[in-house]
Amino acid sequence: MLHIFHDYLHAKFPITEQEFALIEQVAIQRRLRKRQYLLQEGDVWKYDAFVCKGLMRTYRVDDKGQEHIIQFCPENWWTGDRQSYVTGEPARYNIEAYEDSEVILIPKADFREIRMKIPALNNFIFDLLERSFIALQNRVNSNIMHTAEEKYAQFLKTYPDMSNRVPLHMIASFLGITPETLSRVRSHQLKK
Amino acid sequence: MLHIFHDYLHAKFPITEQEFALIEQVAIQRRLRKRQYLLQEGDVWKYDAFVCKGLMRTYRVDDKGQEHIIQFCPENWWTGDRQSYVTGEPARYNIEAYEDSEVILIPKADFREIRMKIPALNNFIFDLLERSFIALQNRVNSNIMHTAEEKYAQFLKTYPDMSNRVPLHMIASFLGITPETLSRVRSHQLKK
DNA sequence: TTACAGCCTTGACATTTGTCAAGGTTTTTT
DNA sequence: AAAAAACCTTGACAAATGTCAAGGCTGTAA
Repeated sequence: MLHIFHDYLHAKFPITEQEFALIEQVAIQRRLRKRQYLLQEGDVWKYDAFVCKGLMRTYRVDDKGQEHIIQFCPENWWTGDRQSYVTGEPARYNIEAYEDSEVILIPKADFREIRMKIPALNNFIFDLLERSFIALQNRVNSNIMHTAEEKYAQFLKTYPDMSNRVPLHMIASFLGITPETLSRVRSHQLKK
Repeated sequence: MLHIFHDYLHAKFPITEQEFALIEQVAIQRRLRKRQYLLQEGDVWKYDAFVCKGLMRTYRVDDKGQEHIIQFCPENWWTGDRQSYVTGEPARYNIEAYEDSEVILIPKADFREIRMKIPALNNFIFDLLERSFIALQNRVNSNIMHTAEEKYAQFLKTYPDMSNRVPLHMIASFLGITPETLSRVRSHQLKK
């Protein structure tokens, strides 16, 4: 599992083997079966998590018991609850494996130390956060200026492979529409 | 104008006068009258911008000519188009002064250099980005799980002073609803 | 195999939100 | 002061989306 992370980092910025060893020392490897949880609402999230394999979903449950998916996280992406991570508050999100997965966890304090020792890593993480920010902003955009149909079309364009990996009702949840509406939007698009 | 930025930074993290002088050397001070633009769609955004005074709005225009407000930025906040900044693409957003404003611009290349020279600044900017990310994520949340009425209630809670500074139709635009819907939501809330 | 659970679709109907048009008020400009 | 523009509200109606219920399909478990 670690070699995937190793290759990923090497592809992203120059990192020596000595530097990678620092990460290796503190990395926690975790295998998750489908439906196992990485984080449950109420717990405090204290890691940086890299998904080597599989697919995680982050969701939240509202007062009516409805699930709302905030993020899909496939292999080679990072996941976690940044709000809980930063503030120390209990998480409002659940993170669950939707496929059998392999995840590397790096405890917050360790990761901070290592980032300070490896400036290139620190810069990379900064870039990553910047890109996540941009992605989120585009999503807000999509939410406030598009109809259900346009949002779905944009989803397909932005995450083309995701549509094969998760059921439609989860895509609906991610988009903030009901499964019925998504179903109708789709049958409408077919007619074109 | 610079002293406001000076005080802001001092309040946020320890910074020496020598360090601040580095920033001062490259800082561009700009005064904007209401309705003047800081950025226009199509231009490339190359600054980090701190608002000392006033209020900026970032918005986008869709195919039908409709404006959609992405961000309000009052004094003591940072603004800009991060997508254009990071990728070098032409901006899709407009940034306009909604009140007479004073803004400090720091060119991207200079800011990067200074951040590398002042680790505490770099860490602070990282924290800031992290918090912006969290705020955006909460907004996505609100968008996908709430009705117009709930979104407005949450807006009032999250940005209590903003409701006194901008007209209602701009709040509607920010929330992704029509002014008429907002008006009805408000009259409905009064009845409670 | 049978039974079951999860998933997707469809129809009928309710609710929410958008659109268009009008009017009144306030603010800004001339 | 007068005129114009911006802003907010309201009504009537249309369109989009949600809710509820039913049914069929598919893959998995017993």
